[in-house]
Amino acid sequence: MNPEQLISIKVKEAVAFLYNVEPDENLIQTQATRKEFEGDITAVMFPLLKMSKKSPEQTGQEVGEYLKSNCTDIESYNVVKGFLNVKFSWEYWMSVFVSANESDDFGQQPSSGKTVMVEFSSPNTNKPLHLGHIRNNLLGWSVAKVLEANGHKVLKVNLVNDRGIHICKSMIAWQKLSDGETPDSSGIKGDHLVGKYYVAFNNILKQQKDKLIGEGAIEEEAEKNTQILREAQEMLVKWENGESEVVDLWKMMNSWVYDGFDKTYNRLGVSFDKIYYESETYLLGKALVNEGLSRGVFYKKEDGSVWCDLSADGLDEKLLLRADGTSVYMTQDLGTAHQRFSEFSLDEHIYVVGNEQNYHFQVLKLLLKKLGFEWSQNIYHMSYGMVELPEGKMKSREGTVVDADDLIENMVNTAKETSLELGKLENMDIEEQNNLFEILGLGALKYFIIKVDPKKTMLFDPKESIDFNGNTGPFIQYTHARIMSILRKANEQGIEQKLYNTRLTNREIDIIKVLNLFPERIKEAGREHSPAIIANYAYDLAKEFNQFYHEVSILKESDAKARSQRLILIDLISKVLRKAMGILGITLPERM
RNA sequence: GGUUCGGUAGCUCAGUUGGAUAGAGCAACAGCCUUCUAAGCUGUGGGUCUUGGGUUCGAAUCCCAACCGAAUCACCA
Repeated sequence: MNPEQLISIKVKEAVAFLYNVEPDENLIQTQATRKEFEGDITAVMFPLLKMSKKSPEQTGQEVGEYLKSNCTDIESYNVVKGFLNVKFSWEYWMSVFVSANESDDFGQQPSSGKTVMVEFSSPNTNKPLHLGHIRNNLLGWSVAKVLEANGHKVLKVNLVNDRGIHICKSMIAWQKLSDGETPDSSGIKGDHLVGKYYVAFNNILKQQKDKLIGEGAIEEEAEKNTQILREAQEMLVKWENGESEVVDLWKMMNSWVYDGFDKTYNRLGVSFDKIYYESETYLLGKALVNEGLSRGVFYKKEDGSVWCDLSADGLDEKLLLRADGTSVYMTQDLGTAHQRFSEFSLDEHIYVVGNEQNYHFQVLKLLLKKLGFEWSQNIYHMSYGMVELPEGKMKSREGTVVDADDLIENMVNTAKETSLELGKLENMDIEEQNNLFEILGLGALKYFIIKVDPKKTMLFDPKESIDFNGNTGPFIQYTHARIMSILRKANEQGIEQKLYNTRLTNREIDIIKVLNLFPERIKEAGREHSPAIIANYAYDLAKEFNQFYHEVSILKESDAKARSQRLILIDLISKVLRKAMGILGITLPERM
């Protein structure tokens, strides 16, 4: 049993015994004792005063005395103001240690029987991935891992936005300017090549627009009237009609993009159980809208367009079908949600999508509810904040986006430079070294992004991101490498590793307390949908180990039993670090 | 204007169901490598937790109001 739970139960008992009242659950308040006081768990006395009718100090004394004499695990207590600090015996902490050590996958929660779908990434196929996508991918991936650690079955899915006017823009520009350029002929990664033509399109568009404005056109009208945009729109119509010339070009260019994306996903360590394509799902949802129409949930305007009036819910009117009967973004999302809940028995469906779409998801849930789908309440929009740069927001038009591939490359290079400078890798062959640089560079990047609370807007300062000291991924990786180094030496020297139930030092107990928090942190991360909780936990544990490392010697400990036991302890720390960082998609090296 | 989310040290961020003197890292300064990896450890300085009310034994945390910032309120996705 957890120490806090144990104290809660005992305090409740004490109150019933001492004051003859059955206390309400929420009057029993416990917390970890602050470092500056003696003790492990603190019970707050103030809420109990009504029952004890005594001063906080006296109540604390009486309850403390009861605990000490009625619970063998409790060694001592002290009362400061209204706080009863309880100290457990080292034997108690030893039993916590033993049971954590006996678990073959400490922290992992038993199967919940629940299935959760997590949709993330969802890129457009007209340009390469950037820093914003990286945050999305890392959050999606890690929240899926968090849910798995909570015992849920998780389906990771990606909905690729492979159709629409933006794709046609790249296609038109390629037709006009490329001279048949391909990724093979140019040596450019497929997604970057297509992105290049998307940029080219926008340049032409701007030229034509400026020309029209120069000729006296109004700002808003000018863009619509450019020749190149008209061509793109015509192309979209041809695509929807299935004209083979356009469809073939579309398939070819999309395949380039997918090749490029696959490389980036691979390097990020991200994968999916199922990939949906909008070209295959964009017609879904119309039937639902018609059903809503016939049931009077939606209504039709004179021009034939279909709407839902959400003003009673404090929102606006929402368009669901255009006058020409074609669908909009919301229509598809209604359809895909319905499809997924029908296809799989989902207990929860998480959409990892930026906070600019909060309104969209608010409306989506509401519409599904109005259509009578109970499961709409199982939709969760994991809304995350934008990534900003020191100079402000990223804007693709102004070329201030940070490209995902460039960023990863830079991080890996920095890891390489730093590692070579420190020169600890003499005995490692080149292949192994390169593998390590990859692990370190990506570890730094992933940790830097995941440690921030998802819902907050975060600042990405390149200078800070390549700092490998302090609260960073490489710090935790380094801690792990240190532990593994000690364990390696112990094995080489044939030093025994065994739990002897020999007396624990205070520092060791501190570590066990932190280890013991791990399962609770996993549950919390699941409840909050926040991998950041796991990241910060791993940092706390690593820090705790490093202090221990500097304070005591492990291999040179003269007491053989204490030494043997310490090796088990640090082995457990390394396991927990691997588990925690594994949830974040970060690999911990054996050496660095 | 409506809705949603933020505002904590110079900077980047933690801060559990309200609890004790609000914590880390970076940056600055001062120490620690003949001893298990110094990508580490120890110490110093740095705060009207945006502001003003309220709730109570107690508020960074809950409520109300104001201020500042972000996103959104498309027949784009």
